[in-house]
Amino acid sequence: MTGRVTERYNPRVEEPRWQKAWDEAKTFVVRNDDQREPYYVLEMFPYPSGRIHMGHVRNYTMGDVLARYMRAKGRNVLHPMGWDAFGLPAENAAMQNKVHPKSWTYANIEAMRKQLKSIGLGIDWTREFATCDVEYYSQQQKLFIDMLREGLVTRRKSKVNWDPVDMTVLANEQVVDGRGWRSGAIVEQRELNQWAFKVSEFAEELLEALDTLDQWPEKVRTMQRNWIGKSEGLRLLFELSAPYKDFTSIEVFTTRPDTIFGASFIAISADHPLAKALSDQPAVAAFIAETHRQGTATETIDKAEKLGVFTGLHVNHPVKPGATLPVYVANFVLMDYGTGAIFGCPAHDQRDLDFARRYGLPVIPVVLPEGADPEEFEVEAEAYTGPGRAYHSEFLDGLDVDAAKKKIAEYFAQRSVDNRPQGVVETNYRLRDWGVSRQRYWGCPIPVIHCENCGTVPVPDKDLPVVLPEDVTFDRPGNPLDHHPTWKHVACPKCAGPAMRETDTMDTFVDSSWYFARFTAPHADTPTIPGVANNWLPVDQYIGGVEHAILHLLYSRFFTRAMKKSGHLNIDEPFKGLFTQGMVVHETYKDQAGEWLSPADILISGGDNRTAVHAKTGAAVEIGSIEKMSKSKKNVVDPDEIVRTYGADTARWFMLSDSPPERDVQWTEAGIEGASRFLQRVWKLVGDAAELLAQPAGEPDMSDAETAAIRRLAHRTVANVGTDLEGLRFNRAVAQIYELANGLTKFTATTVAASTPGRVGALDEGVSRLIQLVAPMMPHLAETCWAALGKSGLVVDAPWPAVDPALLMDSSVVIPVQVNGKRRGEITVPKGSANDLVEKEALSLEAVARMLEGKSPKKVVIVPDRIVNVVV
RNA sequence: GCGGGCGUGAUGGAAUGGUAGACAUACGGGACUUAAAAUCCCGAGGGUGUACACCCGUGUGGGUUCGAGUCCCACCGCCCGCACCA
Repeated sequence: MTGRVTERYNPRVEEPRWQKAWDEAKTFVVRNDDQREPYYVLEMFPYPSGRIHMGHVRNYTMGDVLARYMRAKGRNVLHPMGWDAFGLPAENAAMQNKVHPKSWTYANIEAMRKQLKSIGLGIDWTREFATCDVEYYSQQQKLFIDMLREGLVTRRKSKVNWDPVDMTVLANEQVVDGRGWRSGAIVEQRELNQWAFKVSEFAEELLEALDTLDQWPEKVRTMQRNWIGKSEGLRLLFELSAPYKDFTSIEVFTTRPDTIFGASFIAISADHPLAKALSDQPAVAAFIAETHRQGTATETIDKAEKLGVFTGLHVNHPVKPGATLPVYVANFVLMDYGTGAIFGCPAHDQRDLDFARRYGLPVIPVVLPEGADPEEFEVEAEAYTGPGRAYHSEFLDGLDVDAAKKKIAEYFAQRSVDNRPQGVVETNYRLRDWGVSRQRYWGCPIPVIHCENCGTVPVPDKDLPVVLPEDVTFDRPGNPLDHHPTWKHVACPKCAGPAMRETDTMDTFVDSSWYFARFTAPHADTPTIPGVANNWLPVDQYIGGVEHAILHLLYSRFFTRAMKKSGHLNIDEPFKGLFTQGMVVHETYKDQAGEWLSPADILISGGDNRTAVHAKTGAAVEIGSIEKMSKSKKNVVDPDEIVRTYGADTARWFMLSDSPPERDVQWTEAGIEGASRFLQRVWKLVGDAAELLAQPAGEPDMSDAETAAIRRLAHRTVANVGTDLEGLRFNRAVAQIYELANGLTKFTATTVAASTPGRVGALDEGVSRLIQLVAPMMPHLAETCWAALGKSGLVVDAPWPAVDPALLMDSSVVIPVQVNGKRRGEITVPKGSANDLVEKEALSLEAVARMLEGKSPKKVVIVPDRIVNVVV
């Protein structure tokens, strides 16, 4: 259908039409046995809250552009979608609205799938699943049992973070500033029987492999490194001067054994067994109680003072015979790191110094900074933690910190206390095992049965899956599974005696720790088909929010290793490339009463001094700060509304323009209008071009300057947009496309004025390339344009256009000429001109001659084809 | 406190150590129109000047270099993450 296109492009008609066409052609259905090189692009799957938001649009558009581009480049592209569908909100909805979590969740999925489809994502929907599908979580139960068999899961009584509002356990990663990450309630400590994945067994591996993830943001790798928190040091025994109850020694962990000669006290945690034993002393008991109260109530830890209480006990100084050190219970020593006890060296640790100053303990410097005078050097208010040489340290004197650490470790290894070596070199990690038991209904049941005779028994394969019962009630707090009258009562698989099902379900982070692998064979009756999974994985490009930098990504990295160990995968890292995209932000608005107002309710006027009024009342509105879109601040823009008004392509284009993808993008009315204008401009350009293309086309005539220029521009743009898309630099790709569109618009006008077959040929080439470049980002518009240009097939199936390298190079170059580093003019010379010719040309410039004032230049720097710098 | 990142026109932002401000938005002027919208064309970092042109300019101050937004040092400011981790 070539010919005059006069009407405005109408996305409401075109978008559903092309979505249907792709659907019917099964365009995005991908086969595992396809022989082309695989490419796996994945965006973090959504929680089915009920509606998509602009953040989703941005996230999934980015992935879609990459997927469509890679497809055009000839790769077999896997681009699936699923639902992270278990979790508390469904239970909360059940309690508030008397609706079953299952029907609530699946209704939400239904609604959101429709929304996602409306933005034209090239998804293989045949692979869709929700983590709450029995088909999915039953495989997860198999994984759990396999991991149990491999010794990667344990059950132990442990101190847990208890969220008193959500009535469930939280992982350390889910406690933020002492509060539950969802409820915001202050977290309590409780002792419970817990299932835990042994993440810490992989601590070293997880740390070291970070170095191989060179396509991850440095920021995320650093965060994970810090979270794993490796520190190398010494476990050191201090002998009590006199035994106390069962205690004869105190074991500490230190990374600075080289400062042992500067030790002036021992401090133990309020949770240390010795502290508990000492709590028959009223002062100690009171202090422990106070510390516990502070521990959870204080949010600003750095303001908390270093406090302690003397226990009356002393230890023998390990390197100063006859000397002793006092033992304190102190509030700044943590039980769950190291051994729960430290030795204090105030001169070289700030916390120890604060503590020593408060309690009048000695401050003995034992590390001398380079160049400092040993007679003069003193520690006043600040501890010295830098490098230097040991002094006041007898046999360590003169050694640097590292050498002193080594020597003192050897020294303590030779000595013994309590019939064991006094010092043992040890590596400590901050990373803990991952407690996954949750006392909730809407999660994957842990497939284990508790029998009084046989202990914990895994559910046998033939009895899997353990399916969630549907007849549960939510009328009282706690775990509905536990309240269910019959579900938990079963016969022991081993002895057939009466037994109880585990009623805890798994943390929902388990569900998202392996879904990327499941997408490779989503309906297999094993968790994965290893051959298939190994072919697709690792995910080539994973895209999502940085808020998952630790939790989800670390757990997935652990799971990948666990699945390798249990034979479900044979790769080490799940995500080869990681991209963390920025948020979608929007201005906020408040009325005079201080109430938040939605952008839809206000009118904005003025250019530089923008003012806002209420759309209905006309009352003045205050324009506030730019914030992440959130319901509470009402600064949200509904994707449905945008798709209805402007179409999906416009929304997609705007999300990709302007802001670099890793940064926040500000949603503005002007921005979406601008995107919409460009879409119509492309449509108009195609209409004008299509009319010209009805005339006979010929070989482009490169001797025509304008023809040559437009062809160069088109080929250069194809090359640049390709590299930009591969690097996810969408904003740059957009800018390049604007330039090509601007160039083609002008060229079309001149071709209308003076049409030749050669120009028509060049126009055809340029416009069809433009449409192909636009296609990954505005796929619907591109299809309509492709058809209007009379091209056959769908543009989505057209291979990425080839670039003629000869057209990337100009025959002549414009070289700027600087004098003393300041640009004074430019010369145009044939590409690759010899330096002496370039120098002659440059020096003959009038501006250069004027600066030289008749003198000859000191030096002329010539970078071939780039720049000339004349030094006077 | 520790770690990471960032600072460029009115705004979002471009710029392998090589013409700073591409591209877009907002703005101003013009064309078209009875008018408006839409569309198209032109202008635009600051300053001096009639013009050719010149001076200043990427948070601040130094340095390396023929040449620095980019590299190095120090400082200021903002953002993010972790945080009594011994």
